[in-house]
Amino acid sequence: MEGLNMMSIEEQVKIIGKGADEIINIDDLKRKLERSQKTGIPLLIKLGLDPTAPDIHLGHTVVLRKIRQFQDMGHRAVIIIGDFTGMIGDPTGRSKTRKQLSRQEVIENARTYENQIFKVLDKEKTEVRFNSEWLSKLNLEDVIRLASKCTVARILEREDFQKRFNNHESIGIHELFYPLMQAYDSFVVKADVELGGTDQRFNILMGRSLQKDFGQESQVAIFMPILEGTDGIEKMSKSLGNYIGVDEEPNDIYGKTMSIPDKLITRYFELVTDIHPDELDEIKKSLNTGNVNPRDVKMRLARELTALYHGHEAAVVAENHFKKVFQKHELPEELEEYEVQQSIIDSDGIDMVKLLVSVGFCPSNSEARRLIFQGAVKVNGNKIETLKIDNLCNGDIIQAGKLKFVKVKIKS
RNA sequence: GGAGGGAUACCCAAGUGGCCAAAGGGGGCAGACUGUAAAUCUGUUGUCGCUGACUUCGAUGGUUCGAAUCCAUCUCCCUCCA
Repeated sequence: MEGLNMMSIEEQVKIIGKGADEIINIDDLKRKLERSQKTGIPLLIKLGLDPTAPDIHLGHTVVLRKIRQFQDMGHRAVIIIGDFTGMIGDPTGRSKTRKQLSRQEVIENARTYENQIFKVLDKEKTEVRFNSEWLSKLNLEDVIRLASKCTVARILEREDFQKRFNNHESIGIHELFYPLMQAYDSFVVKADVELGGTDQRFNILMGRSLQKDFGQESQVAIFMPILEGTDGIEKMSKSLGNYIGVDEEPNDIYGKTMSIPDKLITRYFELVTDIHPDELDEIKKSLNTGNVNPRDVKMRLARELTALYHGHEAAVVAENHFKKVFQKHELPEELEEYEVQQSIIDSDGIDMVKLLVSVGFCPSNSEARRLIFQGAVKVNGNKIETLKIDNLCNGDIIQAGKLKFVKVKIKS
C-alpha cells in the first residue's frame, strides 16, 4: 500500500487517465486520491460483471487492467458478480430483451469468471461479491422506494431504450430496473470509483446520483473505450466470435492477434498491454512514418499479449510456430496423429472425402469435396486433384487449407 | 378484448404459382497475391452414392400437373386501440 501511492496526485491522475475515455468527475477523483493518501485508507474500486458470458476476453481486460493500476497504487477492488441482475439481463446495447438466465447457469458462469479475473487483478487486493446477497433481500416496499429515485423520462433518455421505444420494440419493465439495481450495488458497497466501458455510462452515472440521494459520497465514474474484436469492426464479444480469450492456448492468442487489421495495432497496445506510454508513442510514430513493417509491430503485440497470459517462453514458442506455419508455410512442430479406418479404404484406393470428414476437417462430404476441388487439400505437400488417392503410408501428412494438419497412422 | 404487421438458409434481406436450392449484403471457407492469419482480388457457401437425386422458406393439412408463393388451422413475435 506504499510505493506508488506516494506519487504526486497529478502523476496518479495521469496514469489513471491513460486510455480512459472519460472520467466523471476529475476533481472528485483528485479529492478522493488526496484523502486516501492522507488517511492511508485505500479507495474502493468497483466493477460489475454480468455473468452471461463465462469467458473473459481481451475486451474485459481493458477495464480489468485499469483496476489493476489502481491496485498497484494501493487501492482495493470489489468485483460484483451480477448473479441477481444476471437473471434479468443487462439491456445495455441490446436491441432485444435478453434471455433470462437460470440460477444454475449464473452460478456456473460466475465461478468461471472468478478463476479468470485474477490473471489480471491482484488477488490480495480484490474482493468478490455477488449482488444477490443484498438484492434478493429487498422487499416490494424497498423496491418501490428505489424506483422513486428515478423517473421514466430519465430512463428513457438512454439511447438504447429510446431506440427500442421509438422502433416499437418491446421493453420489459424489469429491464428498466437494471440501472437502478446496478446503482444500488454501488451504494451497498460504498464504491469510491466505478469502472466500466463507455456503454455503461448510464448505469454508472445512475450510481452517482443514487448514492447522493441516499446521502453517500458519489462515486467517480471512469469509462474505458470498448475494444474492437479481431474483425476490427464490432466490439469484441464471445457471441460474435471475434474475441481473444485470456484462457486460450498460446498459439491461438498469438495467431488471433496477428489476424487483427493493421489499423488496430496501436489501439491494442494502448488498451490491452502493459506497455509504457512513452513506448506507445514511439510505436505510433514509427507506424506513421512508415519505416517499420506493420507486421513486425503486430508480431511484437502478439508476443506481448501471449506473454501476458502464458509467460515469455510460451510466447516465443508461439511466435516460432507462427513463423513456421504461416510465414514459411512449413509444417508445425507437433502434428496430431490420426488412425485411418479400414472403412475408407477399398479396392479403388482411399476415399479422401470420407477421410477429411472423419478427421474432423469438415462437417460434410460436400464440404470435403469442395475443399478438394478448390485445391486446398495436400498430401505430403502435393495437391490432391481427385476424390480418391491410391495409397497412404504411415506418417504421411494430410493438410486442408492453411491451418489444418494431421499425420496419418495406419493400423497394421 | 378488438384491429393490423411479421416469421425465408449461419445472420440481415429479396422473392407473391413453374425459369427457386431460392437475388443481394454480411459472415465463414478456399485460392491468388503479399511485408502478416492485415489489405486487395477471385471462387465457394443445404445434403447425398454429385453432370443426377433428395430435403429446405415458422408448423400442420389442403387446392394445383406444379407452391417459399394460393387457402385453412395452429404456434411464436411485434405494433396500434382498449
